[in-house]
Amino acid sequence: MTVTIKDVAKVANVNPSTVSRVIADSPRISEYTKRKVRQVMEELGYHPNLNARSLVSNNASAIGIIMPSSVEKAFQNPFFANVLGGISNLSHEKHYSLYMSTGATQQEIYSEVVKMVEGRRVDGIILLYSRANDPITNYLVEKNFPFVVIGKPYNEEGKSAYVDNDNFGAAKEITEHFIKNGHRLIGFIGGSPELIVTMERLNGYKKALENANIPVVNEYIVHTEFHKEGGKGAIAKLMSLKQPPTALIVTDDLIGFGVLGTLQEMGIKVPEDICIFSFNNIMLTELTNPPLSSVDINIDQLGYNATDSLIKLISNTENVPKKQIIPHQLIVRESSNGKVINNKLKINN
Amino acid sequence: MTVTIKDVAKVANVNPSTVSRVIADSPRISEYTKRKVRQVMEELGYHPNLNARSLVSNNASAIGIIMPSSVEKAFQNPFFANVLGGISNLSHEKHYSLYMSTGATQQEIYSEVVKMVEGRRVDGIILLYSRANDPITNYLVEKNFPFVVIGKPYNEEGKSAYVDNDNFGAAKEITEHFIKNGHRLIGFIGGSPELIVTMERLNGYKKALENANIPVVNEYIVHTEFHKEGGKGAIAKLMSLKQPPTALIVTDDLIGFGVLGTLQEMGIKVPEDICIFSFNNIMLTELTNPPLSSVDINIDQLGYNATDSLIKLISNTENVPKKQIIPHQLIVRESSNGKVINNKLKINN
DNA sequence: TTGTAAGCGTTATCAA
DNA sequence: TTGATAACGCTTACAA
Repeated sequence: MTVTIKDVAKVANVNPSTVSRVIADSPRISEYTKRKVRQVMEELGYHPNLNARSLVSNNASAIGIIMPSSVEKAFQNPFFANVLGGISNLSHEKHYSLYMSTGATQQEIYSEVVKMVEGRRVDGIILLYSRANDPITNYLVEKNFPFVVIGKPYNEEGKSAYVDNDNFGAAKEITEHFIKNGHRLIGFIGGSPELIVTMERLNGYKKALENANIPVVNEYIVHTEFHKEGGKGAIAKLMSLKQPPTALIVTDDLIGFGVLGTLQEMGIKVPEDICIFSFNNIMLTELTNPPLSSVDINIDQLGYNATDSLIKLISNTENVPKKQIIPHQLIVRESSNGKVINNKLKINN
Repeated sequence: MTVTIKDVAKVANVNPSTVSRVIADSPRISEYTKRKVRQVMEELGYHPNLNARSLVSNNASAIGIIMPSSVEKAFQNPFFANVLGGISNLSHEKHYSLYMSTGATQQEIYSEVVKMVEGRRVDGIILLYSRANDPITNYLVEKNFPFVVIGKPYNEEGKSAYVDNDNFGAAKEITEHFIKNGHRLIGFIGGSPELIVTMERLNGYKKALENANIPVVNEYIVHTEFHKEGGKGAIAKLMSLKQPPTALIVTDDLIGFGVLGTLQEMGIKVPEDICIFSFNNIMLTELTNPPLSSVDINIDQLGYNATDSLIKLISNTENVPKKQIIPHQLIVRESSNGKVINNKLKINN
């Protein structure tokens, strides 16, 4: 039924090992033999059994992608799809397959990783999250198994290579952008404060305020989730302060959408009454009304570079930088298009 | 270095085959031996080599996921991430791993599929698209390899199992919903007319109009892409007709967002001036202003059921229905919240 | 209930 | 430049 290397060998009148060498395009095989063998392979419709190959060569030509444990949420956020796109691009080019984790809980995912690694199903792993004191990270480090983290690992001085943005810098730039436009009442709406990325952006925001001698007001800092429900109350509270902010930094476009919706419901106009700037620049930011200013963090580049590093790590050929920072760009759209002049918010013509 | 079945056998003082049987939890091994062997496995940190296992047992415990060739676009649309979520859920439960295609062109993906299949890397395949005269589908059918299509295959009478929605019915229901609310000027904005799903929804829309003796107006039918740019002109043209529609059916939430944005730019209010109903009910539909009415097509259920069918197909144990229709629900939100009375559009209190 | 041994389809080492 | 053969780690008849 199945055509094996032996069948090809028999028909081509050579030894199986010769066929194997032809497949590997070994330079020590004559062009004549190569042509002959290849023709037979074609005729018989031969395709290598990858499991047999992996068994003996001890490599799988596959990369394991580990999703965060809150899969439900993860699959909602275009971020993951985008980063997958970047990973996909390079791994295809480099002839690596993609193996995805499917577990829902940390525990499940942990066993999956062990199974992938010990079962020799993958040659390396990309972690699509970074969590404090993560058993998976620890396991990988201890095993000395090639892996790359997207986002900053909790233990920065740790052994793991990672690819990230300058989140501190980006948030600082946005804040400075607002300050330059005269804003002094600037709020910060972030996702879970347990995420490192949230904290870094918060710190960048604070730093910019400090530099400009603007006091950091605790009431101006809000943490909420992607979903509308959670955020609504917090935004309402924020906007009903005696001095509501004239500008808002939001750490994720999805949260940004929620904020936009809530504000419109409250009859607060963007950017006439308040300016907004968020992060990620997913496609949908162009489609909102008004279009949402957002930091383009080059999501697929994160995936692409992580893959690049991982493959280098696997082949152990080049030195891989422990840390890679992907550049970002502020994409200014209508939602942040206002200046504060004499304590009044004015729209740029 | 690596702990194999032989090492375990040696330490446990049994034959390798016994260890193998313990792993398979064979009923013909004494509880005593099982306990003993398991303890040794634990002690030595044994994990089976999946490649060796796949080689001999000729199955991979893995499912191949094939993305549409226009990956870029695919990764933009939350639909794919959601369906992946559904697939992920069940395959994890059933102990199948996920293998993803990475190719960008049809040609590339075709070779990937062949490699997966002939290379014995996967036991079955889920196609996340359906295209007319698709070489991959043909290959799979000819090979008699287990696979399931999400969406309706072009060749309906073909041999392939598929999981789909009743797109005709859903579009018809929306149209009837509008008609019931007094609308008679109803437009249709669809994605690429080459997609079967677009055509089915278009037909449902037409059927409902017919049933209500409302003429189908060609100017009311527009095809556009996800991105805003393309659609803008078409929408503008549509709305500047002598008799612009009072209601719009849009075949995808992403297009819906674009339409919403364009209309707001044009100063046309939703639902005061026009009602909108779209498809997919992705999370973001709740976050727009106004919230977008949308048909919940149970995306993850599509993935879940496809996986279910595929696994049954693989194990060849149960009869698998060639066709599975996942139920849908109209989720009515503010964007469609208007009635036409005496030729005037009125908002429901 | 357990052991023996063959074989899955490759690659790689050693000879020739 | 090619052939013979062992080995990769596991499963599964067949024996015992």
